[in-house]
Amino acid sequence: MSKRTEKTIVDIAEELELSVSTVSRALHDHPNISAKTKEKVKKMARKMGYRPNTMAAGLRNNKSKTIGLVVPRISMFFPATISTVIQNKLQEHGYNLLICQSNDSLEQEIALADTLYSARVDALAVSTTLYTTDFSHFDVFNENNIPLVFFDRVPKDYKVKVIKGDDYLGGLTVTNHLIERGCKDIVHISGPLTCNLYVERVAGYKSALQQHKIPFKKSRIFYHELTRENALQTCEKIFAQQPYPDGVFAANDTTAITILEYCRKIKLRVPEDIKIAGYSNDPRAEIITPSITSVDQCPALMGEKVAAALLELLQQSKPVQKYNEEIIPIELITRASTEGPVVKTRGKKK
Amino acid sequence: MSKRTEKTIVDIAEELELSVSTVSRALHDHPNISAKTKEKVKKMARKMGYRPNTMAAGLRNNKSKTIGLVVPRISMFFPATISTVIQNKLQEHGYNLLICQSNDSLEQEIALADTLYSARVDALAVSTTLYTTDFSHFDVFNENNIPLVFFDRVPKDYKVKVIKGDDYLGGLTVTNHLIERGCKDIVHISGPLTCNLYVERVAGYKSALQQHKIPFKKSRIFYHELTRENALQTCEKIFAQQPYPDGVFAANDTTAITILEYCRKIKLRVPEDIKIAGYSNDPRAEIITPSITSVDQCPALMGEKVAAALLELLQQSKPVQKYNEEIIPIELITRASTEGPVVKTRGKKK
DNA sequence: CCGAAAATTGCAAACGTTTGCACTATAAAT
DNA sequence: ATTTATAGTGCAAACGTTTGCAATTTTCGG
Repeated sequence: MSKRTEKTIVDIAEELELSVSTVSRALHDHPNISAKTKEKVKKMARKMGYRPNTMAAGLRNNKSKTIGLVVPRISMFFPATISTVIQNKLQEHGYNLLICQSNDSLEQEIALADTLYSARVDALAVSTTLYTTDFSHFDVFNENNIPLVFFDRVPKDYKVKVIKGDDYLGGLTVTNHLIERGCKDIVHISGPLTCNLYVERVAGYKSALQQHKIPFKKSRIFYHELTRENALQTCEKIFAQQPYPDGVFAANDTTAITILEYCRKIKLRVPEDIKIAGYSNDPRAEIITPSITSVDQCPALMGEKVAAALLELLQQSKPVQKYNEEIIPIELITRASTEGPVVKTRGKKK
Repeated sequence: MSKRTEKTIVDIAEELELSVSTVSRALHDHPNISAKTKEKVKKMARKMGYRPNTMAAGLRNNKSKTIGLVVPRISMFFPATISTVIQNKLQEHGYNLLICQSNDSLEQEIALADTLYSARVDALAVSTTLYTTDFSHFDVFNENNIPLVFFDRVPKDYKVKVIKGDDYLGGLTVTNHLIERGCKDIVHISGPLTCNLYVERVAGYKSALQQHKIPFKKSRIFYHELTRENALQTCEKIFAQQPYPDGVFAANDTTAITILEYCRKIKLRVPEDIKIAGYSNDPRAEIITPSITSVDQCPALMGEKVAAALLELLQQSKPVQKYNEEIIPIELITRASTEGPVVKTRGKKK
């Protein structure tokens, strides 16, 4: 009812005729406080409906018990899964998580870095925008020894802890798989090369072609944001003229699904006429008919690693933060969309 | 390098030989400060790398510019979509969002309410656990006039702002649809009745049966958490003996998908032998073959409404908060899994 | 050039905690 | 009983802002 209804430790102290410091210590189980006093204080705190004020404590301690997380979008499968894991893990350790999304806008990402620093997050985990190539908006965290961890979409040449998937190996494995299944003309649909993921997947794709002496053709690779709309446009281009490719490696599953549907529409049989593989192992890839071969990136494991890295960096109060890179393994999940004859590769057989 | 590297407005004031209050006001574009001073202060702030400390401001103002969000899981389609929208909307208005997940554990939900109150969130949005029937852990928000909005999974008899889908209508519509398509023996797989969603969907299901003079059989309805594992167990029961049902209304799409796959396995044809409908319009429902009829709950719209409600309640500084309920419409999305002859219903035809 | 109004700026308290240090009471040792 | 160690408690400053009010400066009409 009344205005000043919030109880503070000062109120408890007055009520109990103790000092504020004693109350504070009692509530925190400080060893110097007698058991009786602790009991008394805690009981009174409960009775008065006392609630600690994190902001006041944070100001005093210079730590907020809050960690920031910046991802492109929280509703996409991969970041959502990772966020879930991180959130649960940190929650267990008494940290709150400020989850923010950049919507793949560099401008928003910069603003978020600013806001999260102002909130004095104790640490920050980031998966960048597709278009982030300059990382100076994160400098302030490094300068102030605030643990900073990048994952999945990570910087090049930026001294910071990095946890990423093995995208080169992923690209290589998928492409090799398609080749082994008999594909000789493989289209690759990639995201923009401003993002490390796609640079590496493309590199893997090219390596695989080279290993099998298949010439790389510039016309067989496409770069754009991997949305359904863009994928459709690319389909129009790919299937505008013969010969059609006999394999498609899409750098995400939304794209792979779109291609599959397009093929169905133009009466191309998958996998008989054309084989399709995606990336990220979105739940939809498993469920569509035919199910789509994809690359599992172990999002849960990545989330664990990110959380662990954050917690570890938070431990070591001193700024020992070493620059290092952790690679999360990938696993090829082969499904119906790439079934077909396994063709012997020259020399080494599978 | 050095320890005390954080710049504060005190530092700026000293550097400029101004008072702290002037600096504070200048940075906030207070009208009483001259244009020259503002310029000078802002330039110096930039130069010194000053970053406001939200915690200090929050302590003084008694507002954190942070809003709490509690959902069962952030990686599930429906809450993820809603969270995305809420987050973006609030971000636009300068609020941070503390996203937390209860993992459908009442215990965790209680702990989160506590933590978020301690963080002095300016408002709170909640979609409860499946098992939350007592809401007293949220009392403290009401008592202190902190805007509190429940959505989707909402309380009964708790004086608070509520935004929910029309689950009764949803249940009714789906069941009517199945009946119109010729089903006469419809199984309903529901979540636990501790959650409003399922109470209402069941009520809708029963109403539809009644309207069509189809007897309700207790043995044709199942209650459990709607996971894949549980769905499989239920399938075992349903198809343990003849006669098989000719329609299934599952209260979520994960369950519907599981049933569909089970039917496929035991060579039941969908929709010829049995029709299946789900709920929530998960992206997988559209993509599976046959595609599954489901109920679109307009998550984006719900997110908008929640964000709008929060912002509105934050406006009115006075505790005028009226208890009211907003209903988000639903839309039946009919797909292949329920195709078949439309049977005339007695009297009113579609 | 004077005085009053208007425009700027400064003072100091407050927000709720935590914590180093000093202090008092109690227990143990002589 | 006196000293010494130990356990328990209190004082007061500090964290970085914001803001009501007072104080100062500027502007300007006359």
